[in-house]
Amino acid sequence: MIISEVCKKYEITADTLRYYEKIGLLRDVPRSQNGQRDYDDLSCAIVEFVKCMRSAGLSIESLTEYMNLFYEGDSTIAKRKEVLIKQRDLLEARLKDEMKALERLNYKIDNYETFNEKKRGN
Amino acid sequence: MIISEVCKKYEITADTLRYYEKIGLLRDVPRSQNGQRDYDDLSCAIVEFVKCMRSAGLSIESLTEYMNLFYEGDSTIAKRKEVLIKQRDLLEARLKDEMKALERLNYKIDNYETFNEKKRGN
DNA sequence: GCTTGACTTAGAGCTAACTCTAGCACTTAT
DNA sequence: ATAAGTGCTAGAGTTAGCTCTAAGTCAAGC
Repeated sequence: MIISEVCKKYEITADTLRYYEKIGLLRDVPRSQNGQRDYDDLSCAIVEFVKCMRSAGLSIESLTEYMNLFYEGDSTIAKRKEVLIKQRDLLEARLKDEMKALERLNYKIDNYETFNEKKRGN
Repeated sequence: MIISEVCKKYEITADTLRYYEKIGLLRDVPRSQNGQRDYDDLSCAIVEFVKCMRSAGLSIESLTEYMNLFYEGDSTIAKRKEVLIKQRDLLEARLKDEMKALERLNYKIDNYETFNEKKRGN
């Protein structure tokens, strides 16, 4: 799969894909004779995973940490799980904050209040 | 309320509070004779609101848009509501992406899979 | 009366995550 | 066989949102 196809499929720019390789988040993308990237199934699976996690706000740093362990081989499975658990916990905490803000936005929208009115759990 | 107290109360740095004023997100913070900030109830309420919305990922830009309308007065209430609705919708969309990622992280954690294994809805 | 510590400003610096530029190669359609 | 389109690299530039620095003022304690 050529880069433009991967871009379309996962809605990600070519610049970003090349950037991910430059920083080592994505490695070993196969090349055709003329030097062009030719993404295989594993590369695509990683791109898709990274896309999903990035769109949930996981940092490049945490994903690189995870992928570094992955590229090291099976001996790192326990450590990888730890990374995932840590990121899951961070994500859950963020979800909590967001849900609080969402409720508050909905309250304000339904029941418009400025900061001047008396509080009823504003 | 002096700046250090506001920092402690809302877990926000003094630099950030001053930055918010610099960019016009927060205005009209009262000063004592010697020129020090002395936050009143309205300033505190705004700080608290901004803190909550920032921790849910709303942009400074959108909050500034909202606050600009607020500082313009009551004639902007309808517009303010529009801003809130737009941000609420963006937040909901983000929550959806995050919940997808959260489920996936939980699946991976409970049922560890690398990218090499056959997919079962990985 | 001097030191310590909290406040002030303007403006520079930092980090994450891209995004763009320049300059070149290769392929494909006309 | 030439122009358009897509790919490549290295490296510079951008944006959001702080965060830090320098240089100064002021109040309180020893």
